[in-house]
Amino acid sequence: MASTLNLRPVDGTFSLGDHIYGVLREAILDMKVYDPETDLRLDERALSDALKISRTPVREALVRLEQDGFVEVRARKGVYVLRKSHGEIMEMITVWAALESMAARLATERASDTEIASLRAMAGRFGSDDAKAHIEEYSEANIAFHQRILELSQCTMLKTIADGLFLHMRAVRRKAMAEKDRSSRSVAEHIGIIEALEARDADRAAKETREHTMRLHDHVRDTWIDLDEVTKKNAAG
Amino acid sequence: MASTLNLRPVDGTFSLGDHIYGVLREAILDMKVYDPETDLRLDERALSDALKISRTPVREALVRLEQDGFVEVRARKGVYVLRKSHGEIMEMITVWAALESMAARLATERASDTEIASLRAMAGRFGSDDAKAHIEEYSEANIAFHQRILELSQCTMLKTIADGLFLHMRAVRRKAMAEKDRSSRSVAEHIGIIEALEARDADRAAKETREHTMRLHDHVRDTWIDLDEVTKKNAAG
DNA sequence: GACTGGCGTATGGTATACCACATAACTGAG
DNA sequence: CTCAGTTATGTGGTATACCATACGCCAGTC
Repeated sequence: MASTLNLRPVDGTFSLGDHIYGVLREAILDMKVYDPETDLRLDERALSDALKISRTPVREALVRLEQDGFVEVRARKGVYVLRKSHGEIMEMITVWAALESMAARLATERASDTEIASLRAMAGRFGSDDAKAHIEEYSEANIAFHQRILELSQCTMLKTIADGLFLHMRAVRRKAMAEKDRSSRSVAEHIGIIEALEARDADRAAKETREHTMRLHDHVRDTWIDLDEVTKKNAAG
Repeated sequence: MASTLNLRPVDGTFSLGDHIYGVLREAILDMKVYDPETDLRLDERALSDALKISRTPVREALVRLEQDGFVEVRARKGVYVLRKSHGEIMEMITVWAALESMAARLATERASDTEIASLRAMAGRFGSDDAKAHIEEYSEANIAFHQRILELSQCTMLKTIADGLFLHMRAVRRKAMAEKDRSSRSVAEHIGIIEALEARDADRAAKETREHTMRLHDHVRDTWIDLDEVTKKNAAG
């Protein structure tokens, strides 16, 4: 027809279920999950009513969220947003370390000099003083740095799994990253990782990356305010 | 009523959806997915009819299977069992190597001498000759060995994710493990891993484990008969 | 004979009604 | 007042009907 009429390829994959999944996940991630006063219960009918749709797509989204580990569906009891226990958070960080360590190793073989150089730009954006001043901003840049390493591995699955973990850690970060002296040390360690990558030293890059993340692991382990009791209390109800 | 009638404590978590999920997953794993003549299409209504249930629990199972990466649901087209591409298989093995390498590292700190000794029993069950004779049996023992290492890490998430990968690799193994000379070398490498664990040498255990799995990676990379073309052809239809 | 357009059919997506069980609220006997 | 038994209500689970789109089929046209 009219050659001037070139339109959208039409997103044929759209569905309410997909949309609600994203909406609900964001909503859950924005919840103050670790606030003892937060009501962790979700109501299928209330949700479908609020969203002006039927229960079916809502339930589809909930099934997916359950598999992602965000909620728990208890038959004829209710749907509950899950808190991560201390142990689960430790394990998530451990897996993250495993994945990113491998990613760094692969990056030494697969990433271009230009790409590695871009990492330096990301890490250097904040001096230690700036980091102290803008914790939240630093936290974002920090995550971006780690995600970039995952990307440079050119292994999609490594990054995909890690991204899932990062989502779960979003709420955790607010608590754990609030320490001031960690950020400056973190920046220094990032530089170390970059130097290993630049040297194309696979073993060293893997080691530095792993130890960097495992230091966060140990830090959280030592400073985490245990909410397991609260979790149990709520789970029992 | 009749005191002779004491039955199941009633699994309160039972649901058709859960059950169908397991049934369908097993059925998919038993399919000859890589046989070009296999019909990869699933029919919601045919399934629900065959299982004598409604579409609802079937759809719930399909949603979960889609998130697991076993099937793809295309709106108003159909549900299709997915073939793993060459690249995806490479990535799965890479992630596996990353996870198990970390698991071996943790095992050097967390596993008891007795537990590590049990590994030696598992690995020694088959001499190299036996291995050649009973490929299938060896393959099972091989997987069990690797799963045991994951367990000894005492990191549930490492094992959970790895188990998911193993499921996807089940069909692949039939093709890749059919090489004879691999099994004897594999047994030798297992011994090497065990010795590193016994020596409580974290770095060495991690390295041996990673390199062992990455050798499978390289082997599959070099010998895999590429079915990507077939996959594309089917995906287009 | 090739092509266009309508129409029927198949499919996944959604809405809705109903079910079984869990739990709270209520009732009435003691 | 206490507590067993009953009823009412809320929840997720399931069944079913209907919808919109994708796609093949076929008649009709040129």
